[in-house]
Amino acid sequence: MPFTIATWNINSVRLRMPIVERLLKEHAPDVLCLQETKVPDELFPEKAFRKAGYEHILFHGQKGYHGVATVARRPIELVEKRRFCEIDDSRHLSVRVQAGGGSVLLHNFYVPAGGDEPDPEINRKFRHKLDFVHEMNGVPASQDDASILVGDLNIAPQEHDVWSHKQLLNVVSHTPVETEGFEAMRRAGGWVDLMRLNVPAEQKLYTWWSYRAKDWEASDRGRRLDHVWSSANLVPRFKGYEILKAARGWEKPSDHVPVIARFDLE
DNA sequence: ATGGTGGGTAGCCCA
Repeated sequence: MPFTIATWNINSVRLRMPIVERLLKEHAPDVLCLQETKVPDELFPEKAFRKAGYEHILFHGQKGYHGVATVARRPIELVEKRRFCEIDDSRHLSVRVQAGGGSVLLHNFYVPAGGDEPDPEINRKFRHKLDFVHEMNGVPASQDDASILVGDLNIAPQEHDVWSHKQLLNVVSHTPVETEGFEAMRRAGGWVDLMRLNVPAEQKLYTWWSYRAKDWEASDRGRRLDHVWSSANLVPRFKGYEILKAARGWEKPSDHVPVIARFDLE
């Protein structure tokens, strides 16, 4: 029995509860990490998760914006709700979960989108995004602990993580200052990009398709904004993953789709 | 070249 972790930017957990239930029923991940829950903690739909068999629920939410939650079928222990850039946004939650006879430290992140203008001098949201990613250098993969980091990191680091590298070089999410800072942070932290581990660099990978396309599937102008990383010591346990592209076509979809990673940890 | 579509929530913020 593999240990499975799903990550999904849900763009309002309350509005999306029907398709969250569908994911849990059809794929039954052991742990689900949600981003953009857009709900204060006191209004989090705990009952629906319990009813679906996910009785272990931790959240870091706020009213209207951002918000992350980690729910599980097995016990999870709160480690930290970290504050970044000295701003009280709800963008991080780490938990410890028992798996494979040991424990895994699991980070759930929602990195700032960064606004439209890719110039930190005139766009403070872009400045914030760069600063946030830089501050993630303070969240390294532990050398002697099994660590996993998932979430909507809002950056598509490689050429084939976007539908057109050339056309997106000046578009927030794929600018060189973002992708270089992102990859430097990932490597410095000792994190392995599991979604690219066994996939050729020239193969397109997307987890997000804009709401603004007339036909998201036909135009297929996607980006890989959602990520699954682990510490090097977990790589031998990594058994593959799935991008649930079909979820983009579900009723009232999120613009992101779930990614489910499997580990041989039982 | 531009604006396109969503969500939260009260007239705009944000993705």
